[in-house]
Amino acid sequence: MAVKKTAGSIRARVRAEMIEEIKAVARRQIATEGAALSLRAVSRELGMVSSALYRYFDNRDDLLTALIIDAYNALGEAAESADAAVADRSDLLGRWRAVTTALRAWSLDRPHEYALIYGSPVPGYAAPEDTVPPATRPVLVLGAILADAKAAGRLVEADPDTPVPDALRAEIAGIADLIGAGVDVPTMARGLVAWTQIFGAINFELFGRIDNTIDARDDWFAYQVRAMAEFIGLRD
Amino acid sequence: MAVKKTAGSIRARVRAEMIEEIKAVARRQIATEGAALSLRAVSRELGMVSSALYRYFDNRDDLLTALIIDAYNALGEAAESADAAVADRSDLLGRWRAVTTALRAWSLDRPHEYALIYGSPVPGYAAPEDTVPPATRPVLVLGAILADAKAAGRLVEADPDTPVPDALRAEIAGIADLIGAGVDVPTMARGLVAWTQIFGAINFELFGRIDNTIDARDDWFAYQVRAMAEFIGLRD
DNA sequence: TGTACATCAGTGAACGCGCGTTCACTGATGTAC
DNA sequence: TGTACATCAGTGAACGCGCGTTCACTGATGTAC
Repeated sequence: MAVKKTAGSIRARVRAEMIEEIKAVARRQIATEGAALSLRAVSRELGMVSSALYRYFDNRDDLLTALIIDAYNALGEAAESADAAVADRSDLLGRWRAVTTALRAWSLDRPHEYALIYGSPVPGYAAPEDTVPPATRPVLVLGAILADAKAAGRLVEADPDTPVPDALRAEIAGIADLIGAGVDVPTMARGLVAWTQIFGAINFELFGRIDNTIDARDDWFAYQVRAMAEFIGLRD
Repeated sequence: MAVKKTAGSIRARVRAEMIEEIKAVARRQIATEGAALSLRAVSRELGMVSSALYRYFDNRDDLLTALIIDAYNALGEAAESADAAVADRSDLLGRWRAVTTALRAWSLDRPHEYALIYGSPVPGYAAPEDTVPPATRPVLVLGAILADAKAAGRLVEADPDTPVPDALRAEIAGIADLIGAGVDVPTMARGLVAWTQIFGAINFELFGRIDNTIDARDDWFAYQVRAMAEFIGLRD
């Protein structure tokens, strides 16, 4: 749907390259213009006529969707490889730090791609279902860390008398199953709270909420990461 | 600058009303169209010619700025009056809950106004300095609660061995002074972490990150509010 | 192996649209004497 | 109190612009026999 298919072999390869080039240009334009992606501007930069893009994408939203899926995948991969790069798999705090730091680094590097997936919804654009699997990719890494930490007994027992209404409890249990953590509800809930905090921190930094207020940004982010590790109950 | 001034009295009143009407229409359009505010669309809905708007605002950005300032003020007022409505001033947890709940309610009610101030930056728009004071208004309420909690001894002592680098420490102390809390650095830091989490939660909910995942949204938000109160060390 | 035909990428013109902003203007409303 | 003048709100035409999308077309590249 997003990308038209071709049978041939050489042609197919050229076509695939062209698609990548279009997306690369579009990405770069989004970096300077924000989400207001213009097909004409993209085609202009590619030195072709605007209608030629319709050989590759059905319409503007289709190109946007492709960019969004790519962004999710890139972010997910950044998180995954940051996690994988921690040699000592039992260093759960180190993994948490590595993953969250990678999320932030990726986002600071490509603020507009970040905005595309975690910013305000683009008016008139509705994300199709193809975006769902890539979108869950980053959070799977969180799930893995939580599960390993739980299994290794590296999580302090969560306060058992924090009330969790039944409906919410069921949904959180569902998330625990889905992202493969399989951890208990209080742990999963705390993990999600922490995850939300981390993205809140990235949001604030990227969207200017701490401009002229906090300049020691690396330190501030590190502080928040550590605070959330503590909140989850992650022990050294 | 944002709004042209007039000396007269009756005329001035009519003018002020007109300005309010323009902003009201613009707000309503933002609610359906997103940040892509169109002067022509606003003027059309008002039944006047587009150039007439230039009697009231220098240009499009000027109108946007006015909307942004109004939004900050409205959100700030919502937070302030939610806090003030808690009769028992020593019920710090209750005040925290009231304020955060008010922030969320306001945002859910006006998602596009929320996006205007806490969402992705509008491409090509740079917020002028007039927006700074209104923007700090909501966070002042947090400062007041923290200060009162600290003074009443209702905060558990923060872990003293969490490292806070000097530069960051100084900036956080500066924030504590600025928002009138005057609390110690670890407390202020935790307060900001919690504040960031709350806005992260509102962001996630508003921008669709928990769609098809968590339906028990009131409960989930309440859980997060409670979790952050615990994190700050707010005791009943 | 060579030829006829189908597929495909890219062209160029056109459609219909909406936008922000400027400018000279007309009347109505206020102000000063 | 009445008149002359200045201020102001709103008009209507125009500027120059960019946009997404459609459509009939031209060549070049691949495929089937």
